[in-house]
Amino acid sequence: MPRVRKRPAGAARPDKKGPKGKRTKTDNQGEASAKVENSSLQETSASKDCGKNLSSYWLMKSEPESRLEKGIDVKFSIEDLKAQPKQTACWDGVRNYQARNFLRAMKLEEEAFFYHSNCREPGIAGLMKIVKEAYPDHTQFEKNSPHYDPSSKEDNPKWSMVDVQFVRMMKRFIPLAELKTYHQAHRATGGPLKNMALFTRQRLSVQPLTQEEFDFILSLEEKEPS
DNA sequence: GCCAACGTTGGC
DNA sequence: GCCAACGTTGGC
Repeated sequence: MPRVRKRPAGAARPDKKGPKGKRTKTDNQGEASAKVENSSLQETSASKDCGKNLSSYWLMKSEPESRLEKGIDVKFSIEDLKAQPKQTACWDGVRNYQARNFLRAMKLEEEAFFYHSNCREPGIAGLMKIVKEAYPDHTQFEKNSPHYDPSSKEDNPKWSMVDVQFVRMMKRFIPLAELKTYHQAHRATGGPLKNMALFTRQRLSVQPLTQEEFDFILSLEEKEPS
């Protein structure tokens, strides 16, 4: 899913990379279905926590290798994030309703895995955190952006983004292939990755992780690559 | 570069 | 509202 891409954050300077984003547009229907999914995934934990202290975990995809979209390079790797001022960037370019609704559900300080997609070695590269909650993605109004959406109006923006800040690299890169091996094994044994969205919602560029999924993936850092 | 998965579009 | 055509995602 997506994919996403981003740019620098903050306030004033957009950069030029576009995140991955994707495209899309639709509307109501997309919104409705996205909502449903979101609620099934997130409200469960919300209701448990009664709205307090609830913490969610996320996985966000970005392409670490150069690729031109409308003549603009959408590359944005974790190294690129690390190189930004304050190691912070806005995650622009998400153009899928379901992914957008997850962006809108993100809360300050929640943690997200930075996933490298569409590249030589796909997988989880590091950790970042949400430092600004959802606000309008300006690239939807920029004609030259690969993620321009002529159907979106300034007074009612369709697409959102959040700001993320680099936290750390994974102690070792966790390849997609390794996660997939666990996912498959866990489907049989009922282990923590049995329903991981990376495999069950293939094209979703912004996705939630359960506490169990998040903890299990962190535990892999300490293990030898399998 | 191929192509499966899957979201979106648009005719009807 | 169905569904075939189409476009994109993203692994391999």
